[in-house]
Amino acid sequence: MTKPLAKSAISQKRVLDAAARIFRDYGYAGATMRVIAEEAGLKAGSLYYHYKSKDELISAVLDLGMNAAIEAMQTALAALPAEATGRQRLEVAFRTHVATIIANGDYSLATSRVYGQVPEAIRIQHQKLRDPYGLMWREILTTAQKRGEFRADANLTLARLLILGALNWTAEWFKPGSRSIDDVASGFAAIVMDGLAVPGGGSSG
Amino acid sequence: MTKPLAKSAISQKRVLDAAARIFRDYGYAGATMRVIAEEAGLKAGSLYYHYKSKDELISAVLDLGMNAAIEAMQTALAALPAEATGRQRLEVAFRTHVATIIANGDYSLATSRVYGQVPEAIRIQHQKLRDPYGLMWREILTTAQKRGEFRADANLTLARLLILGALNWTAEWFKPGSRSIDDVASGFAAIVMDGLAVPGGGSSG
DNA sequence: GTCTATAGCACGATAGAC
DNA sequence: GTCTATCGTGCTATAGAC
Repeated sequence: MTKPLAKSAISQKRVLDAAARIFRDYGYAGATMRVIAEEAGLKAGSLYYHYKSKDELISAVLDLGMNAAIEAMQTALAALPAEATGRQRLEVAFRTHVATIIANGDYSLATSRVYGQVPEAIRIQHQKLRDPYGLMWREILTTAQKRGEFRADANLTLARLLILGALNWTAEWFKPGSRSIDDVASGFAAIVMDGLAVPGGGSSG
Repeated sequence: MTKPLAKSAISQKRVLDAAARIFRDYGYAGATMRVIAEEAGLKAGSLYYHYKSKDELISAVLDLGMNAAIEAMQTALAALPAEATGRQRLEVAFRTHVATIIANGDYSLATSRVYGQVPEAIRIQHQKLRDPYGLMWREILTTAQKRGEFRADANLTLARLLILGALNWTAEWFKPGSRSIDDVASGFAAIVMDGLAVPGGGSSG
């Protein structure tokens, strides 16, 4: 659903990309308008033509990453056949989440690093975007459990927190080249679905 | 192994605790010496009696959290009987890691949030402490696999990254009161060991 | 749409009194 | 061991030329 940018929006996107990289590396307070401008090939005063304050700029960075994740996940899940199993849906969700995080790596890392440090009003506003994303994950897990594909006694809230913690951290360590995104996603899915232990190899309580 | 502090070290610890909270909330650059001093009940100039620069202060915050984790893990693993299974060792490691993270919550959150933003020299120095901690986890996993307790085809590097990502994120969402630390640790361990899926319920490739 | 220049303020760190 | 006072620097944001 990415549509071509109007000419007037191109330099705005260049400013946003630069801001994501600088916020990622220096944090919210440490990222200065001068350095962001330099990264975008501009002078500091010129930034204020595109964004009227530093807070508006960080808000835009936070929202872009989250919106990309929501959109990619909706598209990927909608493309699945109706008869897809819970395992298949979870695998697609893993793959889509990791792929989005890596594709928007500057934004993902900027978000996870500065989220706890931005002014509270900005964080509250951004949280409204996050909540529906968490609900999509919750829905995948509960549906699979209701269908009898997942253990009836599995704690799905803990499962969701484990999954999102593990997946979001990939932004910090994944380096393209050695392992592919699909390898990571399916390796993670295998562990979360089937576990590390040899089946039937001991007591599980 | 926590020994009583010398009188002269008490105010130093008070400064360090204050710094952890302020770095956690405002990031590396956003945490000012004036605000840290106020949190510690001092004036800005007085901080420099205890730490000779802001960089020395953030280094101390980073190192304290990591050293606490290493020490707690060594103690917990050493207390296990020699015949402990891989499952038991992994459960103890989960519980110890989460407990340490929550007990030192200010330091844990400060570390995970500012780590990517401190000057490179500080990060490189601190990384030397982190590496042996990762090795302890690697050892637990590979031993269990060699003994035949874990699947022979499990990717243990991915397993370690999944586990540490999930466990470290607990610092962001865990709130004492509703769920206990042990519930979280054993719930996570159950998923990682046995998986979410009903055993024998479908193809796993 | 980008520039230069600068107002007004806060920063890290130091000096020296007590 | 903590204070006050201050130096030199760098910050966000604005004004107005081009």
